[in-house]
Amino acid sequence: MTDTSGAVVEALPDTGSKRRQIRPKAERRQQLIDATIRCIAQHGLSAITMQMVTREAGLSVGIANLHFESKDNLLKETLRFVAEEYHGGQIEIMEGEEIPDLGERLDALLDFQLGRGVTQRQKMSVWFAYYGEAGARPVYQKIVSTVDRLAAQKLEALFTDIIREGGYQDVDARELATGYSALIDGLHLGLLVTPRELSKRRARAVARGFLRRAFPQHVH
Amino acid sequence: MTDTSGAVVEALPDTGSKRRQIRPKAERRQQLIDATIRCIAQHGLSAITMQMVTREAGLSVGIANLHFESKDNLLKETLRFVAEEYHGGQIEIMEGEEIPDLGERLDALLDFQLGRGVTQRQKMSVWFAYYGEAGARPVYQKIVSTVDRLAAQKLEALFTDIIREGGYQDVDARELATGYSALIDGLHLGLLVTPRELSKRRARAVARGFLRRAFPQHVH
DNA sequence: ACCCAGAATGAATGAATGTTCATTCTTCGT
DNA sequence: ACGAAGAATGAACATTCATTCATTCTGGGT
Repeated sequence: MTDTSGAVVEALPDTGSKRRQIRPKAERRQQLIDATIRCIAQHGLSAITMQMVTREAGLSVGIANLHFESKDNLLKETLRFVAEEYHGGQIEIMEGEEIPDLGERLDALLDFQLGRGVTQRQKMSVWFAYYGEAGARPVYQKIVSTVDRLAAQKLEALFTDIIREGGYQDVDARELATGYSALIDGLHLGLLVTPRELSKRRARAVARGFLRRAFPQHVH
Repeated sequence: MTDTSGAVVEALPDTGSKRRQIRPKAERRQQLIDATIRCIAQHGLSAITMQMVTREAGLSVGIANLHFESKDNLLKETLRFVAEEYHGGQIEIMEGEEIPDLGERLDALLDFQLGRGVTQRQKMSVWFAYYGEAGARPVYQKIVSTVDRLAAQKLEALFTDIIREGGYQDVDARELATGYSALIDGLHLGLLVTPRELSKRRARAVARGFLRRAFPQHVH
């Protein structure tokens, strides 16, 4: 979606120097959000500093308060961006008309959720840093709930279709959707906190196992 | 295990006043850890302050550095306490000779993990606050990994027994154990961040559903 | 009754951080 | 070529926080 990789240096060489660059507001905002993501991943949400973020972005300290009105707001907007990126990607796949086969669509979803993009330590760190604070900060809770609810609905709909197609008995789409979401969250947590014990490969196997037991005709 | 409930006031009325009380080191340490847990739950790990904690404990600011050498250390010890309390409880149940029936032991485990004690917002908040910082702080990662590994081994052993007893085919104890742990973590997360969408009752149903599909003869 | 080891206190200190704003610099339209 | 709109800067300020330590107080042992 957006460039979140390294690069403290200016994108356009221009003179290659430290000459002051004027760019539109939207671009600077994204630049600062990207820098915030990298800083949170590296130093944690509780150690983050405006100096840190602006230095990482290669900009001056004043600029953060120019484009975001405060540190709190920058952090809030960063969460919103990460949440929407993650859930947006999921939803795109689940709605995906371009993958007619439901089993394949499940596979694509799983690949997205435990694949390269999302599973990058950077993104996971940010994700859980905010989760950790959500208990004490209603603002974060609200942002996450909002996107979460939509994704949950789409997942339930997909599962309902699969259940109908497979004629599975005694399974509740809602319960399965909740379980699958929780499982994925838990696996992300494992990948983040105990990467030694849980490899990405094994995380995928675990998630696929869950789906296989629920929808044996559709998975593997 | 230990009293983590409210009570800013002194436990022993004595004079009921603000008279200075001298207590053994171990007791003060626990008192401070309990206060830290309450503060993290209420204000979040990134907003926590030594003044906050000591006030919550009904003590002076200097005392925290007397019994723990620094704020960092207090936070570290608090995590250690919470981690050991949680995993200790789990392990006790899983080893539990007092519950010979394996299906019942599973039930007891589930009740502990999603029951009153653990699911209290307080404990969950603390738990995930630390998880959130674990990406950036190796110390936290190590504490959690250590207790986690032991619990994972016990769970795998329990599942192995159940698989043997039930003669289940095509199931891998290790994979199931990883999945179940992740599921429980994910459900805790859901209870914390989106309590509106996920009730404790439903979380239990979801977890039981997972176990039922894996071990149909043992659960429900 | 007295004493003192060490537990507890909290004002003081210095370092760190978020935010402001007067000033400088770019760019673009004319 | 020029001027104005507004983007960018960073030194300065006020605040907040962790940590220290000189001092006070307590309670058990003698």
